[in-house]
Amino acid sequence: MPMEPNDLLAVLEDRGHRLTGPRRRVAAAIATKAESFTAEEVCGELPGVGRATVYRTIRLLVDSEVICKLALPGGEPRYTPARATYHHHHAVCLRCGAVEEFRDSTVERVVKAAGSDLTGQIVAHRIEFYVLCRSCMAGDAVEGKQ
Amino acid sequence: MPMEPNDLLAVLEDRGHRLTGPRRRVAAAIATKAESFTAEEVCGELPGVGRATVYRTIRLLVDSEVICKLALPGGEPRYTPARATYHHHHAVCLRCGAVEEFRDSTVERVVKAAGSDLTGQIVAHRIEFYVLCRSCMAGDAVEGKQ
DNA sequence: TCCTTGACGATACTTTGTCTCAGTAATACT
DNA sequence: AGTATTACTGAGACAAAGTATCGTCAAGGA
Repeated sequence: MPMEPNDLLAVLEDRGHRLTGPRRRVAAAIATKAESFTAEEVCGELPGVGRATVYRTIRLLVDSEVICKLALPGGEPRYTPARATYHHHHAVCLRCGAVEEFRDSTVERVVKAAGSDLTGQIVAHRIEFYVLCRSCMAGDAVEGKQ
Repeated sequence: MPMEPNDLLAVLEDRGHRLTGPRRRVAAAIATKAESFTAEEVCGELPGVGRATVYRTIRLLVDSEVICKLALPGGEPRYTPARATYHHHHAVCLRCGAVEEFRDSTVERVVKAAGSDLTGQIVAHRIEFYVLCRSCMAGDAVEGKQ
């Protein structure tokens, strides 16, 4: 269930950025992504739009928290549309890149609890789960373990 | 309280790697680091050792889990000696780079709890806290908020 | 419509590594 | 100890993911 390009553009406009042709095209490209994507993928799909513009627009969208930047263990950064507007975390399938958002109230409680054990004050945190999603597990079962 | 270079070297030897001069020097440089450091810092301190060798040695040490790679929000990767040999997480001071290791059994329980809510199977996770450490907070208090 | 200023594309540069390759040296073997 | 193997090394090219620069252009308010 892809998101609307207008959702992305509205956020940019709200933050006082101009709605330009290239930004509309980047937003449209991102909006088609059901799951995670890389910046270079978007560049590849929009040959008429400069690389710098694609990266600039992605950065604006990350700053606006409409898309999230994921840090996979392999090091490759991927982006994913944020379906939830509230604080949340991600479970990323290491095989297919599917992203599941989650928010567990217990997690946040634990963050607070762990914080009280630490010296210093927590200003941010990152929690990411790396998973093998259901359909990838099913695929493995069919073709046998490699 | 810096660690012993020999601790690092012993791990390499245990894993069947050779104890070479450059590796000893990289281990010695890392061992002096009380807190986190970057790969380029090590390169700068060891002009006689090739950059590739520094990175190769760091990678070996990360693979051996004697040092840990941190992913700060800014994107800059830092490394930190692992004081604990068991599974743990890190709280990194965003100002001075001080690293505090922590392991809260509650955290691990939550990981399991969150996992049961997710479709798919968790294969790994990353939990990092970004903090302002006590001495940096004290420094701020003295010089006033900027 | 005009004007200001943010945004654009092209391209050079930066950061953080990794790869290649010929030469070197740490271990194993005898 | 001497030799053989082969992992390791340094230099430098290459790669991925961005960022900075700069002259040009156009979005959107007056």
